[in-house]
Amino acid sequence: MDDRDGRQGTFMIGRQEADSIERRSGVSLWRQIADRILQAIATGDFAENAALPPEVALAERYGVNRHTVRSAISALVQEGVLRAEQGRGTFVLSRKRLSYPIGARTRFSTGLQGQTSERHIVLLSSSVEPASQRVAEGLGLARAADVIRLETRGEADGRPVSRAAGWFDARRFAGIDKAMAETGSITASLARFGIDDYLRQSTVLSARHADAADLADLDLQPGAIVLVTVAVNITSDGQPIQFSESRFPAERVELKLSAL
Amino acid sequence: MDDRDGRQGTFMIGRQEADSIERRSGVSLWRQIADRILQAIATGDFAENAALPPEVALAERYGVNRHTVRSAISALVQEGVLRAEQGRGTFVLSRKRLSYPIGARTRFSTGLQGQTSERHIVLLSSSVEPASQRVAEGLGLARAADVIRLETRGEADGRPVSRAAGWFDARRFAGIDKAMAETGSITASLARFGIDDYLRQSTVLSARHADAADLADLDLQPGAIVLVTVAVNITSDGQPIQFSESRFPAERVELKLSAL
DNA sequence: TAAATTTGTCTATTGATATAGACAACTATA
DNA sequence: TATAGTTGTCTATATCAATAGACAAATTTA
Repeated sequence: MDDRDGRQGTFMIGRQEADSIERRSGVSLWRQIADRILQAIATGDFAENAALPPEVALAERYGVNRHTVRSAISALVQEGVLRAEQGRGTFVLSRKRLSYPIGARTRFSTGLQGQTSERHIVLLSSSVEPASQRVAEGLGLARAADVIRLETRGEADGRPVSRAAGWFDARRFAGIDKAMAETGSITASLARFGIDDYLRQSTVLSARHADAADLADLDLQPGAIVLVTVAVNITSDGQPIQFSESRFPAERVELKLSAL
Repeated sequence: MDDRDGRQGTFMIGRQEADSIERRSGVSLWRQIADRILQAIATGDFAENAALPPEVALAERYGVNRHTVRSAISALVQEGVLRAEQGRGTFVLSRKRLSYPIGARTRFSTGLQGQTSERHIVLLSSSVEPASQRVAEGLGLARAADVIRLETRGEADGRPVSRAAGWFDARRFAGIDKAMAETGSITASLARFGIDDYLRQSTVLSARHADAADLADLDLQPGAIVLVTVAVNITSDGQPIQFSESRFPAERVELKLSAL
């Protein structure tokens, strides 16, 4: 909790405590405090299985009433991040953020090796639809050409860590939905169409508050933040093969941009 | 507003409107609606200078009272994003998000060319301090070796678009603060130390709610989201020269990951 | 066992958030 | 010049969020 690169040094002169909380902001104090605690856990400031400071101490740190801290804690207990035990204390259940690599050869499973004991992709649904403008542009297709859309969720140790939609040229990749259902892997599915290597051509990254769909898809609580990537994958000779939009829960995932 | 890749198609069956709003979430309805409007502007769903739908229409779309919509709008008027004119309507002032490129040769000014008419970096302060653990690791220095810290803000067309802290080995780069103050450019400052090319070695990306410091530094409203990058720059022969942590306002900036 | 520490529950009060309705003020248009 | 459409202001009411204090219940420590 004390290695945040000198926030308390040169720069804190004449400024409020960095841990302080915004009132009348439209975001309730308990939600802000819950976010701070999540942040502290994600960055390792509160170790896994360790006890949180007692409620009175947290209340003092954030400058709020004990009951307000209790609201924050009870929200996190509800989310399964903390466990409170009467008389003993409140304990951290959840782990640090996963570090999800993004680079020229971004692959789901290989990138998370060593960080989780188990990970897999679930195919939620597939459909054929006319390409929207941005999909058509990304794939270099005519405006309303048919594309196959695969909706997937990535899970690690039983918790959702990504939610993605991928679009493929329907003529070239007819049947990729079945391949995906059978193999559980985009890479393996593309291999069936003779593509044994592909590269990340472009990635655009943004962040926003989770909307209703994100909350349901990623098992988040209202107010959570999602990282959004929009990307195009190409073959080694430059043909675009996949357009994708992925959403990651910011409280559980960070993106590590690796050499391309 | 209708090109969001088929949210309304296959996937909307049995689900609430995607635009719907979460109640009792700890985030007030007006703040959620303000976020949606910002999002819609940033993605181009509401064109610049165009009129927003009238308040009663927005209230119906989001399923809230007209007064709640008015709270959201008045917050955005306060932020300078919208302008309301009695009897006429409410109009969009602000532009789409800047697309900030990140790649092997990430440079501030060159990357934003064409998107803004004016951009520059302001040196806010500099100091010498012992390296924190993560800075020492990033730069390959001993744990408490002296490092120079430069605090900077990037501005485009008068609006803050980034806030960064950069750390440099104090022995090797003594005087880089003066160089930075004179040139207003990291690249030019490093050139004075014989470094005419440098590369991005690693970037780790995350997102979180803005804290009190972010609000002040980036001129944001409470509840805003910041993208955070932690990066190491190296010379072409692999020596680490700069460790940095940058924060970007998610409502004004997206990150474009380019080929390295 | 007694005391100290910590979480859990209850009551009460205040201020912010959200809904509801009515009407004024201003603008554009038929 | 009416009329319709839009933003601005006011009153009233109900619910949520936050503070305050007291004490119960469970656990750990002296």
